Amino acid sequence: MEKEEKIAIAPEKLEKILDVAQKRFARFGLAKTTMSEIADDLGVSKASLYYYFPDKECIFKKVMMKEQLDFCRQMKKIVASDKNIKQTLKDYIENRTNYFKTLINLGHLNYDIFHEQKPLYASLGKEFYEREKEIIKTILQNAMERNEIRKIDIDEYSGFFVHVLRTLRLYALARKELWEQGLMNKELKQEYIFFTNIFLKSIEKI
Amino acid sequence: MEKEEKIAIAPEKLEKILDVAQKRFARFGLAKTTMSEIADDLGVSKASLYYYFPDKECIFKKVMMKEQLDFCRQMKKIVASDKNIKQTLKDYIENRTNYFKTLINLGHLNYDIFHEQKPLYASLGKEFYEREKEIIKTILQNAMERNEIRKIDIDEYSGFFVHVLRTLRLYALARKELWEQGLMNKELKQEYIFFTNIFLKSIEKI
DNA sequence: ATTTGACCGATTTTGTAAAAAGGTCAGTTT
DNA sequence: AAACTGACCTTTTTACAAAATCGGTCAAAT
Repeated sequence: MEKEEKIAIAPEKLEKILDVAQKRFARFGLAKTTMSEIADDLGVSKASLYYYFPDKECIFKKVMMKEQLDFCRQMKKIVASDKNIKQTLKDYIENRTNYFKTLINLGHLNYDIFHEQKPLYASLGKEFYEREKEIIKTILQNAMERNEIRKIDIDEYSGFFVHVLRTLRLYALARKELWEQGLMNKELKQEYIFFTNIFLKSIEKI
Repeated sequence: MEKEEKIAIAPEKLEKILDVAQKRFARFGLAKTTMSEIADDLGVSKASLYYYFPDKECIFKKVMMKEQLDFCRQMKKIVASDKNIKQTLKDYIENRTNYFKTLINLGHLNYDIFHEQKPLYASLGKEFYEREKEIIKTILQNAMERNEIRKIDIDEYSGFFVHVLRTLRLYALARKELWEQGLMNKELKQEYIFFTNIFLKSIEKI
């Protein structure tokens, strides 16, 4: 059974809380963000937060879910645009890098998994991986039905595609020289494009 | 100018020192290995080590260089075996995973780069990357001369191939559950094979 | 139903003294 | 002279306790 809010909560109030928390988490991470700070930002007492949420992790989880949903909604638009697979994947990786700039917590998830081996991070990471994999799966499924690509194990290929995107991003995140100079996203995007081209070539109709 | 030994040193003595240091570094890493321990293992005083080496990093560097050379010598054998590119790359990734089990320091280099951002690690990592890239370059060059693959930018492709191998390995190293159970190498090898197949398909003659 | 200040146990932070580290050198051994 | 060492110096790491802070609870107030 998942942890949820303790009681019913007005949507606009929930949104305000998650909004404030999102900014704090983005800047300082889960560990270095305190409940008092979130409460202060909202202009309420810490105890009030515990009236709505059972613990800090629950708020963090909700923030992450929100970012995940935002991300997936955006990406599903690309799938729905119904272009050929080459253009769809290009659009996908273009938007993926751009959107991670906004959704900082989601973008740093892999990095957090790596540096602190909290089960919470691991489970969030795994869930996000599965979601993204499903989207890529749809893209490949569509392409296969249209005879744009050869017959492949879609589950295997989509899983590997997402996996490589993640590993490339993790590695790029580590090179702080690039990260601080803002060059990271540019380099990472090039790597994405290169990999996508290889990937496409390997599944294209012979 | 590179730091070297202070004075000429008998080869068998140098080898013994590096041998002892290699074992310590492999078990405890650079930071948690002390000069006194290395000296004790050798049955000499700490000051004796400083008679031959200017500092600890220099010993570590030499150990890493030795492992790099061992690795490259082994891998170059595969290139020299002169099989078709498909078999050569398969042999390469097979031996790569296996050989990292022996050369523990080299195998953990990427991991160390990630967790401590020491310039020493970064430079060692970059050098190793360049070396490995050169080997893959040779493989691709041979294949192209034999008309086994289509015309590609060999420098770009070999660089990316090595880059992906590294990122996949880094990620696998992080999942300690697998690492501790010894399943890591098995899973990683599968990822390598999958990627190599994609890679090969993308450069094969049409 | 909602909010809060006071409060609790556990964790983190901080300050610091002792220990151990890297590294040097005058001098001894071979 | 080349090889080696114990004593020594400076910096870093460790160990540990006091203080502060944090996550979380609850009776009382609104």
